[in-house]
Parts: sequence; C-alpha cells; structure tokens
Amino acid sequence: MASLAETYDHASVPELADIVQALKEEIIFGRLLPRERLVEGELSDRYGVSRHLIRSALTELQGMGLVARRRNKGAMVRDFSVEEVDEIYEMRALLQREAILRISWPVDRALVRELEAIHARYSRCVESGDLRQVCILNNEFHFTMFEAANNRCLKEMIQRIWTETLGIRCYAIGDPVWLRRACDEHAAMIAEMADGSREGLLRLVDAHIWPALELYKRAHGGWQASEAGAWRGVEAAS
Amino acid sequence: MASLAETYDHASVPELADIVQALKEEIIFGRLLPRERLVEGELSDRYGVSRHLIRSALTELQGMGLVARRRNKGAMVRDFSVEEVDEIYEMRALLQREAILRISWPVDRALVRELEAIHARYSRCVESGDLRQVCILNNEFHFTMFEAANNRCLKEMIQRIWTETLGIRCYAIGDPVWLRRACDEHAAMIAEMADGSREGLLRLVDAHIWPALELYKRAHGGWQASEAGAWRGVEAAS
DNA sequence: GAGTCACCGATTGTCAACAATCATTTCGGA
DNA sequence: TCCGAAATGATTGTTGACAATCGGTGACTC
Repeated sequence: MASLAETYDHASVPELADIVQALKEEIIFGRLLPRERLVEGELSDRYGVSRHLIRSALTELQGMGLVARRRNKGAMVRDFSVEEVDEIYEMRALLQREAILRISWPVDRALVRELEAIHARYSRCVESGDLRQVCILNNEFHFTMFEAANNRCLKEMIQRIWTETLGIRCYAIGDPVWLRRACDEHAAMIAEMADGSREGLLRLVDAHIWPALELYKRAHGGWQASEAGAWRGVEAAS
Repeated sequence: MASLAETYDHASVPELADIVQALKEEIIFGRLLPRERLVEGELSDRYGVSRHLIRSALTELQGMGLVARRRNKGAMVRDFSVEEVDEIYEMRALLQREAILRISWPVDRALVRELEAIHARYSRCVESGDLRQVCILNNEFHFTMFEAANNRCLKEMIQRIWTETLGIRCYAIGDPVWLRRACDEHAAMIAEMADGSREGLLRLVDAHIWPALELYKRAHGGWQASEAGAWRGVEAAS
C-alpha cells in the first residue's frame, strides 16, 4: 500500500509525513490510547500546524487502519475487540509463515550478514534503552527478512498488519522482559538461518509474535465489547 | 480496511462516496485505463462537483490502491508490471485458499442456499448483459463465501486485493466467453459445496482466478516496464 | 415528573481564492 | 542547428472563512 504522505520532504516546516509520524509514535509509545478521541482543533494547536494538515494526517492514519472515523463525529485511535485481535494475529502468523516459505534455502550469506549487522545495532539500543531506535531497528530487521520472500504484495500485506497492530504491540515495547526475550529470539533466528532448518526458523518466527498479544490482552483485563465496530471499519469491494 | 467515504448517504447531492464509486466504475469498465492521468480540474468539471471533493475521492482511491499519485504531479490510474501482477495473484490465490480452508465442512445448508440465490440472479444478469449488476453480484457471491471463513482480517485482505485488481479484471468483465465460463464455475462451486469435497472446491476457486489474469497479460501484449514503480507504491512501516 | 422541542456550543465538512510547483515552449547565443 | 535559460501555462497544494452537523442543556407543556 502506498503511503499517502511523501517520504522525501524538506524538513524544517512540518510536512504531512511528519505529522503522521508524530501521531504514529504517540500511539505506539502509548501516549495516545485506543478509543482516545482525536480532535482536529486540539491537534492543530498542539503541533502548531493548520487543521487542514491534521485532517490529511488523520485520513492517512485511517487508511493505515490506526485511526477510526465517523462522519461529523471525528476520529479516535482504533481499538480492537478480542476476537478481532485474534483474527488479525492468525493472519499475521499465516503471512509471516508464507514469507519464510518463500525465502530461498539455504539462506543467502549476504542476507545473514545484513541481519547480523542490524541485530548488533538493535542489541545496543536495547541495552541503552533507546526505545525509539529499538522500534525502528526491529522493523528493519523483520522487513529485511520479509523482503527476501521476493513478493511485494506479501511484504505490503505484512506491513499493513504491522502498522495496524502498533497500538497492540505498544504494551510490549515498554516491557524490558519482553524486549530482552525478543532480542534473544532475533539472535536465534539468525542462527537458524545461518546454520539450521527452515522448519526451525518457522517455529521461531511464529513463536515470536504471540507474547506481545498476550501482554495486550492482559493489559486490558476484563474486556469491553468494542463499540468501535460501529465505527467505520469495513469497506465495500465492488 | 475502512472505506474512507461514508456508506450511508442522502443521495441526490453527489457525495464523496458517489464520486469514488463513479471513478471505480470508470476503471473497472475500462473507460479509464491504467496509466491514464486523472486531472482534478477535468474531473470536477465532468462530475459537476468541487475540486475539493475530487481530491478527497482521489485520496481514497489511492488508499485503495487503485490510483497512484505523485506530489505536485497529480494522479493516474495505477498500473502493474508483469511481475507485480504475478505477485499479487499468487497472494490472491493464497488468501482465497486460506478462506476455503476455514469454512466449516460439511458446508452449512443455509450458506449453500444463499449462494444459489445469488447465483440465480447472477446468471440472469449475464444473459441480459447487465454488466453492472453482474459485477455487483459477482462480488456478492464471492464475499458471501469468504465471509463464511469467519475472519474479518482475512476477508478485508481479500477485499483489498479484489479492489486493487479491478483495473486488471476489467479486461475479463467485458468478455462474453469469460463471463459464461465464470458462470459455469460458480455453479460448479455450489455443487461442490453442496455435495463434494473441500479439495474439489479449492481446485475450483483456484482455477477461477487465473483466466482474467491471462486476458490482462494478453491485452498488454509486448509489455513496457512500468515507470509507475517510481510512483508512490510503498510505505514505510515503523 | 416525564417527555418533547428549540437552541447553543463544539466539532467537523465544504468551498473558493491564492500560492507553489512542474513541464513545456520560446528565445538568445554560440 | 543545437544547447541552455528564462518565461509561460497548466496543475496541484494550502489557507482561512463559512456552512452543516451532532450532542447536550434547559425551558415549556401536559
């Protein structure tokens, strides 16, 4: 899927992409929680940009599935019912599995080296507690892997789910225990690619995604059936 | 994914959703071809609405993957390179297969009856040559099936690819031979669900998608490597 | 006291004019 | 004739003001 915001921009003046990124970060780092209202006027004041820009950003976030909107009623951070979350994670598992199946085996040494390099930087940032970089390098690690599946459509679908679940995974990113575990798992994946079996890698990648989901569910404890389903969440095909 | 346009609107005055629908139809019925430029001013004149509305519609179509855009350069009907098309269709096959695997078997009689009803209407429209209804009922048929997989995320991913490939499948929709064949295949699917095996259904559904792709490829004959790749087609995850 | 209706504040949606940008053509010079 | 640079026209992007809509509050009626 296309990012509606331009990726190459001239810094200094806040562009659409900057606002989108800022809001995305507020969501992933838990400053904006699911079901939280996003009032255009407030946001335009907070970021010191025109309301028009905020509107565009919200439209884009809506396209990414991070924000839900209702006509004349405004936007809110999207939340997911338990069933929805489970369904999404089943699909995430399916797609990531498919990606691994499409990586040629034995794995190209260059790819392994690339992943090792990213992982080294990642580990350092985990140690130093630079969560923002952790997040970025985590993306880089996984998408370098998924890229090797050689199917843009597959990559983009994974990317979509990846973005959509930012609000879910935010509970994990702040958790040091989870972080260390994730780091170990990444190392194990590299080892498996360098000198192991595809089946082993499949198991690792699959096992890698569930803890964050559990954290999310636990964080929500007793659950409310989401009224958000009534908010715009589906599109007609035709 | 959410349709950015509201679905329930008050008719008469052209709403965003109407414009989006109109443009979508121009694409699927081949009046707008891939790589065709979409100039905001022209469209706003043609439809007699404000440019603002056209802009919103284009943004939405872009989100659906039907339209590509470049900053300060405008929008065009998205086209796909041969490789891209192949990749997309591989994923379409994968997802539809997964959907069938998730339908509980033996198939619920109510579902079969529902599909039969849709198919009956569909057949009539094929006979009478009402392509617009054919298109609508075709959607209804398949999505009634996919809905039975009981996974919203899966359904939405299929829906996304479905929409994205409107511009590809447009070559098939106008072809009477293909239409008749599709109609027969739908009947075979129903028969297989009523009194056959899941494996049989899987084969049918898989075989169902490829002819349209072949038509598209043939229509494009000698192929140009799409410059559209340079147009916005990928998004950063983060 | 309960229900209904009209109003009001808050918020989103729409518009038309203006600014910025890109592509092409035109013109001058070698 | 060919190349480069400035001017021009076509097109998109942005802004601020205005209109439409929603939810709630309070008065009025029965």
